[in-house]
Amino acid sequence: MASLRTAVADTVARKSVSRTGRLVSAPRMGLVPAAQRLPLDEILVGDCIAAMNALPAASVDCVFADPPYNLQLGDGSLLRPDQSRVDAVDDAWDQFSSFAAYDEFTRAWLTAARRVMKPNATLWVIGSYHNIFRVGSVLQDLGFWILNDIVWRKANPMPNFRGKRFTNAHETLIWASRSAESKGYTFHYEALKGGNDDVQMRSDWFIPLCTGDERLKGADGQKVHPTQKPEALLARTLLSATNAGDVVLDPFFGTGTTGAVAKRLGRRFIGIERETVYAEAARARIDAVEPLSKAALLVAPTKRAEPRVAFLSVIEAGHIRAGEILTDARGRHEAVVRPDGTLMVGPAMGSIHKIGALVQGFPSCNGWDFWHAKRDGKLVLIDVFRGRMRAAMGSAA
Amino acid sequence: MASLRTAVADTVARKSVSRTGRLVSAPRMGLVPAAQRLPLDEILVGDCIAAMNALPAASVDCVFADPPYNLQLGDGSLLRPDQSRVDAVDDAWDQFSSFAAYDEFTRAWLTAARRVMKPNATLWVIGSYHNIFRVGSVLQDLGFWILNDIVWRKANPMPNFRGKRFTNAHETLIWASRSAESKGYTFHYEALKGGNDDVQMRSDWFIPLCTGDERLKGADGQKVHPTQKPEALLARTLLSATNAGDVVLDPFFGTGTTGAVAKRLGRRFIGIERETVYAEAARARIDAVEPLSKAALLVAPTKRAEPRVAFLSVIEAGHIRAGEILTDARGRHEAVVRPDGTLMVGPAMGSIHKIGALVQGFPSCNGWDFWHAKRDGKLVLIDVFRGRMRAAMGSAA
DNA sequence: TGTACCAGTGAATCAAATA
DNA sequence: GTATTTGATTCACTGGTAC
Repeated sequence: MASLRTAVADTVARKSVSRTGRLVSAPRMGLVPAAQRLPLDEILVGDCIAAMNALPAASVDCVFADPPYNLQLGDGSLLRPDQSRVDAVDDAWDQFSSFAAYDEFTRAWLTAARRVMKPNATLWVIGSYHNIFRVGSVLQDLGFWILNDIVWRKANPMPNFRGKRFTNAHETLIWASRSAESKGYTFHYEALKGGNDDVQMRSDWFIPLCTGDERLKGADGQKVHPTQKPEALLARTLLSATNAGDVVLDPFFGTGTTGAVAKRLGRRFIGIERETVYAEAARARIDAVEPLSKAALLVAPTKRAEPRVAFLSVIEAGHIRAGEILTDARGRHEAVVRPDGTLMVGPAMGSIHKIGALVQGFPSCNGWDFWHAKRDGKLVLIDVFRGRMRAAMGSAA
Repeated sequence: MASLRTAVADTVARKSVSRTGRLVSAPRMGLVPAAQRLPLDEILVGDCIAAMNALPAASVDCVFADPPYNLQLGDGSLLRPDQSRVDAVDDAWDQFSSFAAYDEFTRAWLTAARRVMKPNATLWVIGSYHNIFRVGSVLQDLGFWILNDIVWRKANPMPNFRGKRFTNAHETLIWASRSAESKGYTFHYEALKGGNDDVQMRSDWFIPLCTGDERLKGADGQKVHPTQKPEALLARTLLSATNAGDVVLDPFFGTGTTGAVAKRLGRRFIGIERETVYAEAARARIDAVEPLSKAALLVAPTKRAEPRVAFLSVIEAGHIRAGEILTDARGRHEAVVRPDGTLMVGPAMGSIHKIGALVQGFPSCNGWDFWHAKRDGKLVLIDVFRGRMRAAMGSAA
C-alpha cells in the first residue's frame, strides 16, 4: 500500500521515511535535491512549492490543480430566506492580503509545476471568477499554452439568495500545455466523441456537485473539506488528457479526489497537501478505492436530463416575437409577449405560468400547455416551440 | 435621424459637424474637453480611448464592450476536412505584439470607460480564452467589482477540425460594477426569473450564433464583420442590467449590434468604431430598426419598488382589527394586535418584524411574510392585506 | 413498503431606506 | 458620516421521519 507522507517542513531529516511508512516529509522550500525516485501514489504533507521543487524535473504527465479561490466575502454572514446561515468558505488557507499577493502565490506554484511537467504534459486548473482571471494571466505569462477553457456547469448550484445577481452556476477549468511548442500532448478525441453520441465533446460540461455518499463526512457528520470536487469532473479530465499508467500530480490535494479517480482509472498520482486532516482523510479514501479493470476504462457516456428551456430563449431563437399576442386554445384569453420573456395582460405582468393562472383564476398553471401562437391561421401550442429548442440543443444539455 | 460621426482623428476642427450631419470626428487622444452634451444614438468614428475621454465623466449607465480578442493564429491556414479554408480572424485590428501590449491597451480603454460610467453603471466585456483572462485581471486591478462571469454557450459552434481539442463551444462575458461600493446597480431579477419558468436566471446562457438574415453581408455576399454578435445575446444583457431610456456605450461598436438592440428595446446608445466600413454598415442597420412599443418595455415592479405600506394603515383600513390575534402559519405562535400597529406577546411589544423575530428566536424577521390572520376558518398571510392596500392605492400588478 | 412531508445544504465577493 | 429600522430573498437534490 502506498504511504501518507506527513511532516512539518523543518523535520525532513528525522521524519523522512521509507515507502511503507505513513509519515513522510515534504522538504523545505529552497532545498531542491537532484533527481530522485518519484513518490508514486503517495501523499506528501507540506508546502506544495517546496514539495514540487524536490521532485525531478520533467517527471509527470499531467497536473491537476484546485488552488485557493481567494474569495473575498463581506463582513457579515449571508442568511438564506429561512434565516439559516450559509456555511461560507472562510478558511485561513483561502485568505490573501491583495490581488498582488495572490498573483505572486500563483506565479510561484505554477512555476514549480511547470518544471516537473514533461514536455508534452498538460495542466488543468479550476477556479471561479474570483481567481481564474489571475490564474489564466499568470499561466500565459509563464509560457503555458491554453488549449481550452472548460466550463463546469453545475446541475445543482447554490442559488443567489438576495436576488442581486445571476445564479453563479458554473466554474471554469483551464487546460494548457507546457508551451506553444508542445504539440504531442495526450487527448483522447475519439473516445470522448464515442461517449458523447458520436459528436465532439464540447467545452461546456454538465455535472452535479459532490453530494451524498461521495461527500466525505467526519465523525461529527460535518463535511471534511469545504470544496470537495465531484469524481465525475476529475474522471472526465483524466480520461481526456492522460493514458493508463500516466503520473498525475495534484499540488492542492485536499481530500484526494484526484488520487481516488486516478487509482480507479489506472493512473498513478502524487498528492501534495498542507493540512494533515485532509491528507489523512484522502489516504483512507484512496485505500478503499477498487481500480477498474483495464477493459472497463472507457469514457462513461454522460447522463442527460431533459434540458430546461427558458421561454425567453424561445423568443431569442425567433420562434415567438416580442409584442406578439398569445391566446389559450379557444381564444378566450389574450396576453402580450414582452421582450424579457414575461407576458402582459392589462397591467399584470409575469411568467407564462403566473399569467396563465391569473387569467383562469387558478392557483397555478403550466404555461407551456396553455398558451398558443397563431401560425398559418392555426393555433400552435408554445410547447411545440420548446420541443424544437430542445432538438436544437441536442447533446448540449 | 441620428448621425454617423465619421472622421480621422486629426481633423476635428474641419470635420466636426452638427447633429444632423453624417460625418463627425472623434477628438484626438489627450484632448479632454469639459463636459459637453452626449452624442446620443450616434456613432463616433475614431479611436475609442480618445472618444471616451471626450465624453463627460459619469455620463453613461452601461458599457458593453467586445474588444479585439488578440487571437494568436499559427502561420498556416486551417483547412476543413473537405480542404476548404477556414476564414480566420486575421484582421490588423486584432494583432498585438505581446501580452504586455494587449494588457496596456486593455488598461487604457477600461480606464477611459470607467471614467464615463455613472457610479452605479455596470460594464459588460465579452471574450474568449485568448484574451478574457487578461481583461478580467486588468479590470480587477482597476477597481471594477465582478458581479458575475457569464458563459455564452453557443448552440452551433464551429467544430474543432483537427480533433486536437474540445469543441470551443462558448465565450465568456464579465459583468462588473464600477467598484465594490456600487451597490445600486440595475438588475431586473424578477423579469429574468419570470422569463425563465419562474426560476433564477443562471450564469450559463444558451444562445445561437449570429447567422442567416441577421448576419450583415456586403454586396459581394461576404460577411461585413468577422465577429458579429447575436442580437439575442445583447438583448439579454440590456434587459438584465439597464432600464428603458438608459445610455449604453459601446467602444468597439463594429456593425452595431449593441445599437440595434438598444434602439429596439428603447435604450439610447453611443457607439465608437474605428473602421468606417463597419460604422456605415451599423448606421444603415440601426436606422432600419423599429423600436418596440413602450408598453412592451414596462418593467414589472419588484416588491421593493412598490409603495411602502404601514401596518397601522392596514388596521386603519379595517383589514385587521385591533385586539385580533395573529399567528404564524402553523399556529405555534400567537400575538395580539394593538391599535397603534404594534404586536404584543406576553409582556413584549414591538413591530410585526420585532415580535416575529422574538418568538422565533431569530435576529430578524419580515413580519409581513410571517404573521397570519384567520378569515373564514383559514389562515391568511397579512401580506395579502398589504397587497389589497396597494391595489387600492393604484399600484398595478 | 410506499408516499408525503420536512429539514438540510452547496467555493457567496448577495440590502436599502430612514433617522 | 453612523446607527437603526424595515423587510426582501432559494434550486436541486439528499436523507430522515411520519403516516
